[in-house]
Amino acid sequence: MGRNRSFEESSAIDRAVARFWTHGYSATSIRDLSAAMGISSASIYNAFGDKKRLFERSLQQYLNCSSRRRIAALDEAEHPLLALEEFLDAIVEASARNSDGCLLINSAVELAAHDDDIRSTIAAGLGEVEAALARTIHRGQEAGAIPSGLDAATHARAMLGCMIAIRVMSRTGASVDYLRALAETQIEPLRASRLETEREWLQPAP
Amino acid sequence: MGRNRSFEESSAIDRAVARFWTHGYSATSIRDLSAAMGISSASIYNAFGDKKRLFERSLQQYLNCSSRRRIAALDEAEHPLLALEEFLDAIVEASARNSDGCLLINSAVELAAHDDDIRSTIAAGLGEVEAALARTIHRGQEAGAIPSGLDAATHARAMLGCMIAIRVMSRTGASVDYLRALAETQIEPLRASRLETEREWLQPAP
DNA sequence: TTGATTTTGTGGCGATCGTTCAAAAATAAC
DNA sequence: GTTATTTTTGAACGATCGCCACAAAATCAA
Repeated sequence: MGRNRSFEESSAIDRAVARFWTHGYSATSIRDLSAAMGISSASIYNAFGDKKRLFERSLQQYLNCSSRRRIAALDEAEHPLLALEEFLDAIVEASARNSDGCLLINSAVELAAHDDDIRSTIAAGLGEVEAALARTIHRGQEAGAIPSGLDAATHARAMLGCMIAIRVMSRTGASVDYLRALAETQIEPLRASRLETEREWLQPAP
Repeated sequence: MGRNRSFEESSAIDRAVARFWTHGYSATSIRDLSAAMGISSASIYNAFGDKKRLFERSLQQYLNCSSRRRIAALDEAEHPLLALEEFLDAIVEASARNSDGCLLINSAVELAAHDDDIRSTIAAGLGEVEAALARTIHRGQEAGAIPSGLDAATHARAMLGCMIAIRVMSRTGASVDYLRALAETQIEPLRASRLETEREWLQPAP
């Protein structure tokens, strides 16, 4: 009973995500959102509460669609090392298409220091990615594709850091070659080379 | 001839830097700046032009005081490897004191995509740091403290990336241990170990 | 001291901010 | 068709935004 929604909630939030993503929270007004989402500001308030609540919904949508899709790709991949390479490659190529960076990272820089709710959401989101990276590295080690001598947690942390660096440098206008080099430097030690097996053979020596 | 300034320009900008640093550009109003700098908004406009010009001055001041001081520490250090360790340590400890991050990086995320002037300033500032890191790595290689086999430019880029990651993760509330681990992972391959020399000895073999 | 010049505080400009409200439009249950 | 309920629209609300005009206060050359 009552009038039906003239918009689909999920796709309206998608448009809000796009706007927050490119312009950030403070530089996006309700009127901007109204124009981007194609609905009046009153409808926004009726459907989503206020600006901050809409932003939190947008963050959740970003996590579910962008972030967790990459996590699923890692977990479902048959070849862990290849999946890790593709993980960073995908981020480099996304950064090549536009310089919007990552909504989680942009929001971390802009808001996390002043809003505990948003900070914990972002920390959890990045934590999920790091955990997935660690799982994938571990799988690669079990499969023999990644040197078993290195610490999975350490390299997962470093890879997350590399992702952050790529996203931020992309915002400064860094070239695709630059970003690709950042990724390659991070991936390289994960590749089990002939040299690596020799290193492991040497390791036990005092 | 004419009335004298009641404030010191440089220290007034220092206070503007602090405000922009913690709250960003958009979330800092002229009235905020007026309160933080201890001068009226009319004096701000008289002395600095408008908000954007004041921000650019603040960025320059940050570069001259914060960024270039770390560069000087790298270039003047007697022991390059130690200087690189201290470079990342200093950033970790600064991030432990507060979660403000780095003004260059915060501004890159918030503004660089929408303002060419600011983007080029930030890109140049980060470029200076990366170049100093590369110089220092190279010096360390000449001194025999850093393995000569690795590429200085590659590791300088990665270290800059690590700095970015530390600054961003600090904003999400990451622990000091976490940040220290990020730094350690980046420094470790620069240390010439017994193992390293053996690796170099093995390298020429096909 | 006088006059020229600069800075300062006050107050307010028009615009935009996040938000809300009354009325109109639309729908489901009766 | 009526009623109850929900969403939509359009116009505003008070607050704050970046910015500036104005005049008083302060300074120094002449």
